[in-house]
Amino acid sequence: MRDNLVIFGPTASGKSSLALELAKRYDGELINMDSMQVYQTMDIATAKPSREEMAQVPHHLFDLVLPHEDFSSQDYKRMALRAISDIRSRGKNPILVGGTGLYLSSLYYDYDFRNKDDEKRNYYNSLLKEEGIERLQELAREGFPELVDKVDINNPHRLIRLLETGQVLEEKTRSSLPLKVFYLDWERELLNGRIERRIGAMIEAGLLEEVEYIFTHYGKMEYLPSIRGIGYKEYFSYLKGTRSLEEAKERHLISTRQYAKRQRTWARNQYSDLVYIDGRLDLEEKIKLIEENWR
RNA sequence: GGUGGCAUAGCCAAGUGGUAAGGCCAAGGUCUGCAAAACCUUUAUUCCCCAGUUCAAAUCUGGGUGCCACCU
Repeated sequence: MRDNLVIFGPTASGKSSLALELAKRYDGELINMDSMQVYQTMDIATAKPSREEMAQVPHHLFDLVLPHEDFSSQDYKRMALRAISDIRSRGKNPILVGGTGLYLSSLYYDYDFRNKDDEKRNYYNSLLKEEGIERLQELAREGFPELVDKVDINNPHRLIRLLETGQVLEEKTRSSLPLKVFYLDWERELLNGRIERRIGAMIEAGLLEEVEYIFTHYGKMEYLPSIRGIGYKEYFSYLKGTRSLEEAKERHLISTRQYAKRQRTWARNQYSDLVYIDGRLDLEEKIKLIEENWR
């Protein structure tokens, strides 16, 4: 059997429809690799596949939790590995599709995600809130003088991670999971045009109603990852009346462009054996290219 | 037509005589338990134009141009 197929790429690049077509042709089943499409009730802004699309081939790891429930990369890694072996055991081809780089890396590299300590993490988080990052930097310098130079001292997440686990991971090695990663690439201007059109389509599909639902149910819980998803937070100030709809749309557009840029940076620099697929190719040409490179 | 105000990077903007803050945008990058997160780097040889004063002007003076407000 061939490697597990991964369709990666920036937002609005057309990953989902390409993956769906591949699944149909190659007896495949799709596995979500997007950190926001795991949330139930968040459908439009996350560009989740429609009910009709999901009915065409099996879709895994979508709609796993409610927006206020915890879900993180280690949960993803565990569930994705299980889904892959489940699909393969039935003789089907798993196809991972999504744009969350960390989720891909958790499978591509030997991420172990060890030494979690919720108690410490909560403590340091409250310390950060009350006394600022300087206090955490102080503690890190005192507690781990040899390691502190290896972390990004200005980044609260990294700093807390060091304090929590007492270690800094250096070398990352390729995992034993066979993955063939394709990156659906678009020239920046073209992708920006696609993003703009997609946001227009989202609004027509009822984005504002969805945002309002999320806002009324979870709007107070600003710390939730789901609430910070693109296409929600940008409209909250509109709903509160402090920003016009036009401004909210503009912010939505900018956030999405910036996200696409980060995805591109991630892809360029994290995976050495990536195969780029030019987004301008038509569907048959894309599939042909994948076929040729898929061992 | 008169009077007043304002002209600083793609946008917003600080700076009133000593050698161009900051924010946004943009570009490049980092990444092992929130990742659609968080963080880092870069970005005005020059302040609307011309002339003058001064050792020194974005800052002062005169003229011009443009925009805004009020008056007629």
